[in-house]
Amino acid sequence: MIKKHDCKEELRQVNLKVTPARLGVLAALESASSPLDTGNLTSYLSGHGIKVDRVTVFRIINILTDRGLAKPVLFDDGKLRYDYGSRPEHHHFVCEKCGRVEMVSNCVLKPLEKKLQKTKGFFIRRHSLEFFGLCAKCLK
Amino acid sequence: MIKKHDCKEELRQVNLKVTPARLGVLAALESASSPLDTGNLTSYLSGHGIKVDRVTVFRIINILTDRGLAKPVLFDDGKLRYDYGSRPEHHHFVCEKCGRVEMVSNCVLKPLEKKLQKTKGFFIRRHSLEFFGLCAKCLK
DNA sequence: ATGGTTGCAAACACTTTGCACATGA
DNA sequence: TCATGTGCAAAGTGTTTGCAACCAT
Repeated sequence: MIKKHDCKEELRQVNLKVTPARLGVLAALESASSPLDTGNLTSYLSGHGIKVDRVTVFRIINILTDRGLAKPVLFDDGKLRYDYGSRPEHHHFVCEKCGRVEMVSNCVLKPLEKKLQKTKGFFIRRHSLEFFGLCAKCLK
Repeated sequence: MIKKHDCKEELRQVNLKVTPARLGVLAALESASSPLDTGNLTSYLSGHGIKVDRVTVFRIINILTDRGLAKPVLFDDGKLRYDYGSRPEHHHFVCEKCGRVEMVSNCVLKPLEKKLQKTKGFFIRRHSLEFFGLCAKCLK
């Protein structure tokens, strides 16, 4: 029987030792429906009986980002949040009133990127795209 | 004879008093070809003989942003930069090697935004979009 | 055993706040 | 004059660093 996401295995594959804190961070990212900041992660861990220092959370999230297991997302507040690394490419809609975050998957930028590559010579590695506004509930 | 951008007038139009520091910040933003952070602004001011405290620069840039005279831009380093407010809508390409920033004007997101509005009920006020990669020079 | 990991204290960078003084309208 | 703007000191966040102790392999 094969688990869909084996966090231990993920860690080993990128040469990281398996520790409770790292497993916890991966689990948190995987289960979250929207990106988490380091505060969220710390609470998640302590809520699951894993006691870690803030500093360790920063170190873990940084190394996971380096190794591609987490992806940084920047919203308008300037605070870094992190997304589970192996989700398909997507962007976010953030409700400015209730803070709700929804994933947006249809990305229509490939053609534009190709055009920029041709006309300006840019080699585009990636882009960041987030939408801000009001969600259906807050609109009422 | 009409000046293209009269900073004093811009300030008055949004009910702000005209002060040397504010004029300097507006001039800096207007003349810059890429967004500036508060450090850049402070240097620009002192370089032009206008002596201001960091704190004042923060206050000025915040109020200009409130009133729409400046626009905040967030790159991947998480540091806030600011763009001159009354430029036409555009996004940026950031070279990850040399740090060069170029404006990208062709935005193709309107149709996607409309679709999201219809299917999900989001009222989208704005979006952030930046591209990251290597510029033509750094590619060689 | 030993090199990678963590906790703790401290340092850092960026931004905001409080209050008294200064200045533009 | 008087509301607004500014300087200075201090506090608040989010993040990184140094070092000794700890633990996964």
